[in-house]
Amino acid sequence: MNGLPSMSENFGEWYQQVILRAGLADYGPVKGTMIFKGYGYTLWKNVQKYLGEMIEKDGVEDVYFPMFIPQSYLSKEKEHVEGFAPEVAVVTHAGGEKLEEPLVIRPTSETIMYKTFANWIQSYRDLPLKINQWANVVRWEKRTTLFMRTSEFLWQEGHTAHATKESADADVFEALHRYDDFLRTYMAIPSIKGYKTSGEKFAGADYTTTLEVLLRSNKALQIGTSHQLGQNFAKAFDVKFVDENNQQQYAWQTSWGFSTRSLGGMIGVHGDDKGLQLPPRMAAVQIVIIPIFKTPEGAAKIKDMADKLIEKGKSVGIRMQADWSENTAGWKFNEWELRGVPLRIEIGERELAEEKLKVVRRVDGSSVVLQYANDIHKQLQELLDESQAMLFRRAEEFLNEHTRQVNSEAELVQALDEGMGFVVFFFNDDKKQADILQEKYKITPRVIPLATENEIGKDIFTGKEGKLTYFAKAY
RNA sequence: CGGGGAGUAGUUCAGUUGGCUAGAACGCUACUUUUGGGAAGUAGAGGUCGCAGGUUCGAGUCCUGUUUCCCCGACCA
Repeated sequence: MNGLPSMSENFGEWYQQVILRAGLADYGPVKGTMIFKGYGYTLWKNVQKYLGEMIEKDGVEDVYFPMFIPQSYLSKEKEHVEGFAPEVAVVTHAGGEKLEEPLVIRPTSETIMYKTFANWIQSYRDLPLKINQWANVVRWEKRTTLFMRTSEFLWQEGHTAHATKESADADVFEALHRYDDFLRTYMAIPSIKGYKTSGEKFAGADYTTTLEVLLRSNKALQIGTSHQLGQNFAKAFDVKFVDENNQQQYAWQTSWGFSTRSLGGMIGVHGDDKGLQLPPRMAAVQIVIIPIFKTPEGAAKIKDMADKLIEKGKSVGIRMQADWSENTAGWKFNEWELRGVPLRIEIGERELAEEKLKVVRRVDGSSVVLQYANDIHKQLQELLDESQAMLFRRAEEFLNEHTRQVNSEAELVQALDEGMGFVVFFFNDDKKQADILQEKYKITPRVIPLATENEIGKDIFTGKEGKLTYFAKAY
């Protein structure tokens, strides 16, 4: 074995070690900070590329706002400041002097952006306004985990302003579905889309939507969120416009974000005891070539073949590399499995002689032998696509097998005992009852799915009207 | 932020009641033999013992502070 802790027995240890050993990241010197190494940062670059393309295609313009926010800005929206005050980092000194007004390092950019929106927006003709920025934000978390919760993290935050509530609502769901599309298509992650309960919504929002994912630790992780901010911020920051009837109106606003936490989700959803498992569309290296040779002449021939494959791969958009390190073949097999590369090609004397390639899938360890031919890359691409689909299917099965609807507290207890991750029941969105459930079973309300939004049933505790709500332990 | 554990070579760790020049394994470097599931030999390099202060003739070891990581809890996008 590779010396990794077992994922099923000790997820926390496994998670940390797989990240460090696969070379995704290191710890930074300041509490809760992390260093993205090349192998890990490439994953984020792929998020920026693919999700970025989707956002731009929907007519959202990329911008960049400063990271320093005057403290007074943050205080303007009451719920917002109460929500974020405990976790902001504040700059009090700069240039060797104490600052007149302390500067908050952005925990999110609503306040600084909307102060500016007030100037940008005058007429209904200026709406809708849709912007996005890729940035780092800082939230001083008490308990941190690589990728999933770090003091400083990277994300994109989209912000839009609209003339009507309906237009803003539509944008909230457009963003949510875009995230879902990205998660499915690129990260091979199935999620539960829906609303946050009132106790879990964004500070300052009318309502918050979310995508909840189930990790293999059986804990839920929120990946991506989209908020209807109503006119709350517009009123606080005076974002007003004149409508068609020459009436002053407050704008309706939304914000939505997707962060490096998603990479933690990807690791936690697809990994196994052998290590990481990267979906082909996200992987920095999609195919690794392991040469196996006995003589320098053999090595040279294999190198010719490998170079050609890699070169051609580059031209058709398959990310390949060969491992010519002096480690033994067995060592390399284990190493690249730990690093999560979707496909491995073994080229030895046998393959050379028969003009074949042995291709091994990371997803299930199975192998196929391909005849070396002109359309070899097409076949490789098909294998990559297959792996991508298989990962999604596997994750979906896991999600289904670990989700159960219950109709009483006894059933709930039983479901948790039997290893369910999500327990689903009619719930009245009562804060007190949620607190009791957290106290007794460590579960919190994660999401009210869009899919069953209109089903009304009796809350299994109070008998009041409630909606189907997913509960789970949160990561 | 509360409770617990830890920080000594790149990594994992040993280091006894304070005592001589701080150790091992793996990894790393060079050479040789190897390469189809984590190879072997020989030689070598590598340490301000997390950081700061204190006690002492003498501190990896004792004391104080501080910082980082892990686990549990509280808080939370």
